[in-house]
Amino acid sequence: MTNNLTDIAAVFDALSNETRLQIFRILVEHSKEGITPTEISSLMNDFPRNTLSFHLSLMTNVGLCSAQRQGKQIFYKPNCQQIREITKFLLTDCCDGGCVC
Amino acid sequence: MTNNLTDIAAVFDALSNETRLQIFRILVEHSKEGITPTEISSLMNDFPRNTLSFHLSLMTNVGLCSAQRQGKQIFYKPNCQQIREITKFLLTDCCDGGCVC
DNA sequence: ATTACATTTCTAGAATTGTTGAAATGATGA
DNA sequence: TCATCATTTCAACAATTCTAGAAATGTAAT
Repeated sequence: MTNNLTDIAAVFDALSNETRLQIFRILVEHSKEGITPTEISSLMNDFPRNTLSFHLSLMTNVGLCSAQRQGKQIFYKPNCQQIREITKFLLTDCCDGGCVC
Repeated sequence: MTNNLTDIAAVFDALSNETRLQIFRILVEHSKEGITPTEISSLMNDFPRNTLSFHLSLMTNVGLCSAQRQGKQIFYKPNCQQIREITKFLLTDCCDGGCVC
């Protein structure tokens, strides 16, 4: 019974963790070229790669980023469309709607 | 050791739960007058009030809404400033920044 | 004072999440 | 084929979160 609210909650959940927020920042900073887990790990003080992988796949599952293999490596990029989507959810429900800001 | 990223993660966490997203919607829809837990519960098919209280205080703690007692009742309102704050976080980091949207 | 109503706090159990070592998979070059 | 590097999956445990019954608190009317 997956409705829209469920999906949106999942995206917020992916953003609700400080580690993933760090990853998110790094992804956005490297959105042009994409960035590999190994590079992300380095930038995060050698954060454990299996844990990183766990977070990256969670973020990918909710559509917050996408992965593309290139030889041995996998390049991750943020999915700006999804980011805009949830921004819209917040704005539409709040400041664009009947909300008294 | 509370930094900015911690706070932002907490707000996203408050939005990461379907029940709270439902509450959030109702709050926004009644932002002009405010709304009481009892009313919210009614609108949510008589959702248990103690559980509702738990969610409301969580949301209040992260600054997503505010409460004001008026006699027997407590009126809750969304905090649009906070909503705008996290919207800004998403936009600044993504579509306003170096992100290739 | 007592009653009634609105809301919150306390408590404990069930479910979910985050973490990491170890093993597995995928891709490349020697 | 073998060795190596990049990444993911598996398994198990600790920590956190959600839930709701029961008790407590706050407010007002009688």
